[in-house]
Amino acid sequence: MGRRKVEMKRIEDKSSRQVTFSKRRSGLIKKARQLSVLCDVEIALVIFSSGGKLYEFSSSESLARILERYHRHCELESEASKNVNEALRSYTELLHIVQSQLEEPTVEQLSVMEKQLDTALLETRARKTQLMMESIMTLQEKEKLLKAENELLETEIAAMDKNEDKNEVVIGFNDPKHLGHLSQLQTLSLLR
Amino acid sequence: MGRRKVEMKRIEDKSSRQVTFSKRRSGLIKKARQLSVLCDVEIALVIFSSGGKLYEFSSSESLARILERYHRHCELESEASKNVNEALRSYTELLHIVQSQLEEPTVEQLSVMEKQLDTALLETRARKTQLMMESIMTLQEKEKLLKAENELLETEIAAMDKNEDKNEVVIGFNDPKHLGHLSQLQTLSLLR
DNA sequence: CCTTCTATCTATAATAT
DNA sequence: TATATTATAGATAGAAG
Repeated sequence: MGRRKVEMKRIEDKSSRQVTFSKRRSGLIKKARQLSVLCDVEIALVIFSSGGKLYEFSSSESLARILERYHRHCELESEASKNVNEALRSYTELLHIVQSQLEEPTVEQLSVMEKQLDTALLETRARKTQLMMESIMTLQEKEKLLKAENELLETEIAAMDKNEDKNEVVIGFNDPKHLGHLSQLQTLSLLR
Repeated sequence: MGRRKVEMKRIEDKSSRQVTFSKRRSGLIKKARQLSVLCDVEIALVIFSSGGKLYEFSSSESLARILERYHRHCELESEASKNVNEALRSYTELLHIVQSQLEEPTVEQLSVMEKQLDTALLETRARKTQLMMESIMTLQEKEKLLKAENELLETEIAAMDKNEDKNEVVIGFNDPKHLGHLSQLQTLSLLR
């Protein structure tokens, strides 16, 4: 998108590399912002220049929050794939055993295999359920904490509002010269 | 860059929002890759679709490494701001000492005190607000993840139920007695 | 949901200031 | 080094399959 096509490899000339970095960096961040707005998605973008300077963009107020979410996501994924892999492994092992030992599987052997598979399945499901339950418990706990915190804050705010009048009276009473400053003090006490 | 200019706001039509997300997402990742190659810089890009699906790009082999670097960077920054805060604190202490030694505070001293109180109050409130916001965001986050996980589970279960019949036929062919167990067996083999 | 096709819009390389 | 200009490469919206 310039006067000529550009090869996709490191720009050797330091100066023009710097210029390109500056231009394309802002372009990239702009694009990221557009995507997050247009499609209502969360985006985190981190860029380290070769000089070690940090440039960042995040769709929400906190990049760290998105990165946390990323970590959580990865953990869940690896957890899930671990379960699947285990189930697959035992299934495969069982099949090998059965196939190597049998010309024709007997009813009993099939039955054993079924039981084992059944167990594996139940375990997998239990693990998933557990993960979900843990999430839910955490969620509920946080909700409680949040409510408590809210109440506390409201109480505090109410208390602050009540105390405004006293301060105004006390200072204004002793020295009328302070009136000019009182407005600041009052404003202060009004800041929620 | 299309048939017409697009307003920079959330695309309301779900279908076209999805299409745009798909197109622009790949465009953004492509741009990120180009920037990292052309200018030899480290880039980490994380995108969460509204459905909770993760898309990512990183210039180096490990996104986690870049994020670690990011965290280190932030820690250094917060270290610096900590120093500033400490300086502020000692300044405040000094003021307290001075004020406690004076019989009658001067207008100027009161004024300074007011400002400091103001700052302290604002900081405290901002901190509380921040804490609340963080809690809320986390809560919402978990809700999203939970929903996504639920959907996944439901999909899996639905798929499991669907596929039962096939296996029943195969195994049931040899021994009809096993029908009762087959449903579980098949469910297992469906585990990804 | 993916591709392909283009008309159009956007980003930017080269250049100048 | 930053900003502005301009020609061109590149991205993509909309439509169709």
